[in-house]
Amino acid sequence: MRLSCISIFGYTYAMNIENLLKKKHIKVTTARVTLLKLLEAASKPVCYEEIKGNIAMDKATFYRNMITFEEAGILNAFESNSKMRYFELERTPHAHFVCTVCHGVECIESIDIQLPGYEIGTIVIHGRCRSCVEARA
Amino acid sequence: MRLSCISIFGYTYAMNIENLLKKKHIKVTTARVTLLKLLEAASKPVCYEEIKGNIAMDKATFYRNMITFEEAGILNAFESNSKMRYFELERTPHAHFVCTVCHGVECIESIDIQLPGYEIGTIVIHGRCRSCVEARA
DNA sequence: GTCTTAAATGCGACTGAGTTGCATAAGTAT
DNA sequence: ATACTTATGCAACTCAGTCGCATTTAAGAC
Ligand SMILES: [Mn+2]
Ligand SMILES: [Mn+2]
Ligand SMILES: [Zn+2]
Ligand SMILES: [Zn+2]
Repeated sequence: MRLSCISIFGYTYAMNIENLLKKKHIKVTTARVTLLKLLEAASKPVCYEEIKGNIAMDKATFYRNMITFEEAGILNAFESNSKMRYFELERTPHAHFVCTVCHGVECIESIDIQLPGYEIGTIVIHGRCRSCVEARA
Repeated sequence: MRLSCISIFGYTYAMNIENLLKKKHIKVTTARVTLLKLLEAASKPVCYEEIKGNIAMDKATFYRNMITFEEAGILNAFESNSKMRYFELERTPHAHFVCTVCHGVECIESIDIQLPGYEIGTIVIHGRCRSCVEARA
């Protein structure tokens, strides 16, 4: 069941999803491999609604595995103002922008927030994205 | 029905809630006056759950008026990761911190985010607040 | 003040993303 | 292969927020 080389969480080369899961002591199942391949292929965070057409599992399985991955530090999650939860593979900390017009989600690497004494987890910025601002200019 | 002087949205002195609503062409009702007094007294954003014990109106009335106020630019709203919506009177733009441990909400004035081309609305930072970080230090 | 009209309210039913209980299926270890 | 443990599918459930509709209330005209 060798699948593809991924580069997440320090397992940078010659490491496949199966080994990643084994290293984390998480049972290797087809649902989990499917989900990790999908998250690997995505360039931005995804929510259940967006991908349910591409996966054959029940939504309970999807969400339970998202929780498992989150607890294992394999992925990060946040929720948009539309009450939907977005997931992406763990990588260097960064903010996310959620457009209130087109509902698109983008990763924002360019900002760096410091809050002495606090421990920052996720940062979500809502507003109008570049293309929606231009469209209405 | 003169109530109290508030200082929001440019109506800085000798302006009461009744006049604010009239200026915005919003009908003056007891529910709306109650809500604005309550929001004025609060030092941080509030959600329905927190204040339902202090107000005599139905939750539908609460939420419908929050939408009315939002559309009139009288207040700002955002939602925390616990899927609850928080409201506060409109004032100079600032971020909000939501603690993942104690679920407390704080206004953060000290950060200034720029994203050229984007139009920023609300910023929500999740993580562990100062006291929760200290408690586990 | 009374009348008229449009908008606000209360109530209960509804929505929908996410969760949970449980019987069954699929991994894993020996 | 067998035994044991964990994951999955399904259906039922949760619960913050929304909606439809009958009734009440505000605001403006007279
Ligand atoms: Mn991202
Ligand atoms: Mn604030
Ligand atoms: Zn957009
Ligand atoms: Zn805290």
